[in-house]
Amino acid sequence: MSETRRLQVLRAIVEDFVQTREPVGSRALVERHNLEVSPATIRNDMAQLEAEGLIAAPHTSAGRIPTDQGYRLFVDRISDVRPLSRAERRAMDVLLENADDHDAMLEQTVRLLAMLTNQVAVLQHPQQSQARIRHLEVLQMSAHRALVVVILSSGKVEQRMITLPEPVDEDALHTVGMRLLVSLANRSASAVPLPVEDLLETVSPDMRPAAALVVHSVESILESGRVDRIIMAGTANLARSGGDFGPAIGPILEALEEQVVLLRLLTEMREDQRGLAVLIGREHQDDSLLETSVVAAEYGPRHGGEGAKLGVVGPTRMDYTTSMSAVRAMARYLSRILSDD
Amino acid sequence: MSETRRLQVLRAIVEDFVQTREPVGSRALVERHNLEVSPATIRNDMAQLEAEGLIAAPHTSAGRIPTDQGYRLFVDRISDVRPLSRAERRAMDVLLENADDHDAMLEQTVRLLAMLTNQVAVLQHPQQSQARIRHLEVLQMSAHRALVVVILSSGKVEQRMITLPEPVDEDALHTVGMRLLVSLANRSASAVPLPVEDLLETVSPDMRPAAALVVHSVESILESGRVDRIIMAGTANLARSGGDFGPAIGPILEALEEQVVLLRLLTEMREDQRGLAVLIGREHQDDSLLETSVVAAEYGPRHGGEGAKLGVVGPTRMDYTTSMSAVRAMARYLSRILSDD
DNA sequence: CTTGGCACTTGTGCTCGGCGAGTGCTAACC
DNA sequence: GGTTAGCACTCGCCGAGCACAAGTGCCAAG
Repeated sequence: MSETRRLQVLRAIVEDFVQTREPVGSRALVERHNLEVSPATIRNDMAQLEAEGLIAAPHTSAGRIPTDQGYRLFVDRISDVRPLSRAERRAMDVLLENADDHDAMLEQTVRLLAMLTNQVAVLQHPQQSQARIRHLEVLQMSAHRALVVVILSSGKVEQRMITLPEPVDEDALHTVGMRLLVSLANRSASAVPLPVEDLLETVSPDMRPAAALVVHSVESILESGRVDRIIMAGTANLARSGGDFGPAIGPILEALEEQVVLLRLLTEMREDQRGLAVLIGREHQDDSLLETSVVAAEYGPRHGGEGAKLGVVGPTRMDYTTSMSAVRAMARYLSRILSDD
Repeated sequence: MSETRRLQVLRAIVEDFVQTREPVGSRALVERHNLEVSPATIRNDMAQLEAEGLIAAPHTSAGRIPTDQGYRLFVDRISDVRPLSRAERRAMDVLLENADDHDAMLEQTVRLLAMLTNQVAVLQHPQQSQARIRHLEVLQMSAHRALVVVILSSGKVEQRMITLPEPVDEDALHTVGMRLLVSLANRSASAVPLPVEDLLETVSPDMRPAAALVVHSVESILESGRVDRIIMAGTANLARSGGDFGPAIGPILEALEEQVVLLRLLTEMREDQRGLAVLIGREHQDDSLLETSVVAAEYGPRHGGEGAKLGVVGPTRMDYTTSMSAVRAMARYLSRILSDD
């Protein structure tokens, strides 16, 4: 009973089950994959695989399905990550080239990933923590309202609306902005909290209340760089995938909308030597994401840097090969684009 | 057989059916709503309602369910739009006051609407077509990349990345931005296409290629104000609502993600005298949104102005009273906030 | 116009038996 | 020792049959 054939059987079971969604039996196995042995032999192998906890039988007289550990072994040792096809590469180029701004490009990326994998795709906004203040602009919108706009070195533009206690002159406000910019330029999130007192000394006394508000918005902007946000696409795939989850789709949609659970998962995941992180079924502890797996990879301008990730979320019985390939390709592609900036 | 009682019966049928999701029979009707007549009488009324096409019986011996026309009558003549409860108003205040910027506030709004109605909430981004250019900033990001940031009078900040044909000096680039700003300030979408030739004359000849790129990004930004985008929340409610749609949830999610269908619907909908637009089931022609209704209302700083809408999407058998109340309240609230700007 | 009575229709839930797919085991085979 | 054929056994699935409950339509009386 050779070790290599047992792995071959496991691989075949995973592949068939992913495709048909039905427990796979010994006969079907020898027919579909031309193994050169008889069903009885396969049954022996399957018995051992079951003893090792890699596959399981839902009912006494049904075929076998992979367990979480089975998928794990498959992902770690059997599956190969293949490069994208030419058509897929072209799709990347085409879709990303008509992306207007920073955010639009990320959105296109995640959409494309969802299409490639037929899965829910998620993307963590890049961390801004080491982004520096590039420019600051204070604009008066109405008598009591002003807009604080901060442009970060990463190219991200953030804004905050502030409500002024009393009307101020537009030019004076602008001047405050310029003064503060001089002091604040090149600060990053690590500079929070800002030395408010010192900063206020640079502006005329009557503008200090307004200036304080501006400084606080800047702080809030710098801090927001630490908090991640997630963009998502392809939720329809949850339902389309043939009722894979059945009625359990509700909690999953909720968890995805909530973002918190997912963010924690993404940050906790560690990549293997291939640059891919895979979390299978119960390997995580979240009841709301039962029966779901996550395939993710880091991306970003600096290699292995800030730990922003993108990936896909799907049923444990998902096509790991395709997902892993697509996720890794998108991560690399996106990293390359971001490095050009 | 009084006319008013027939309407009363229709209302009772709609209310019961919305709540129980099951066809409602004559006996249950007299019990739950204390109508002072016998089931037989109700049966006569129901027979006539059925003749008028307002209700239907799914099977010979089942209760009745409202037809689309039944819902229509209910919405138009029977239902009353009640103001929000105090708790709901407080939720609005609380949730919206910790919204950082413009976009975050819209996002909070749509989330809140989804929570209030237990439905999918959608919100059309406000039209920027009459927004004017408030500020223009050109920043160099790397040797070949620059960022064009435009701040509009509406408080929205848009950005575009441009790739320069050849490296340019940072200060020169900044100067170009300032020059163009002088000429472009207060232009709005109606100014597209911009007089590129004239504009380029204001900058030094060697900077004209770069300036042309900047002008084109500005055009693109102004034009993007015409294209609507939609933000959405509460898709989990689609599934949670007790499998209301059954397996048909897939196409609906797709249609919602696609946004195109929904945008068309929203723009085509016309408000009634209450300031609400309701589209019920087959009243629209989209196969993908079969069995779904939309309740929407316009919002925006100027009253009846640009026609941006917000609303909810749900099964035809939804709680119209609650939805209509919540949608109208949110529209008014949001309009008030936006008017303050 | 309302009401009670009654025959009729029909979806639903339940049990039961046959069928098919698949297994585990044993004994023979190479 | 690994492989194979044969065979008894186990269940899940499916369709038929049946009783039941809910609800209707209609009629005749109040």
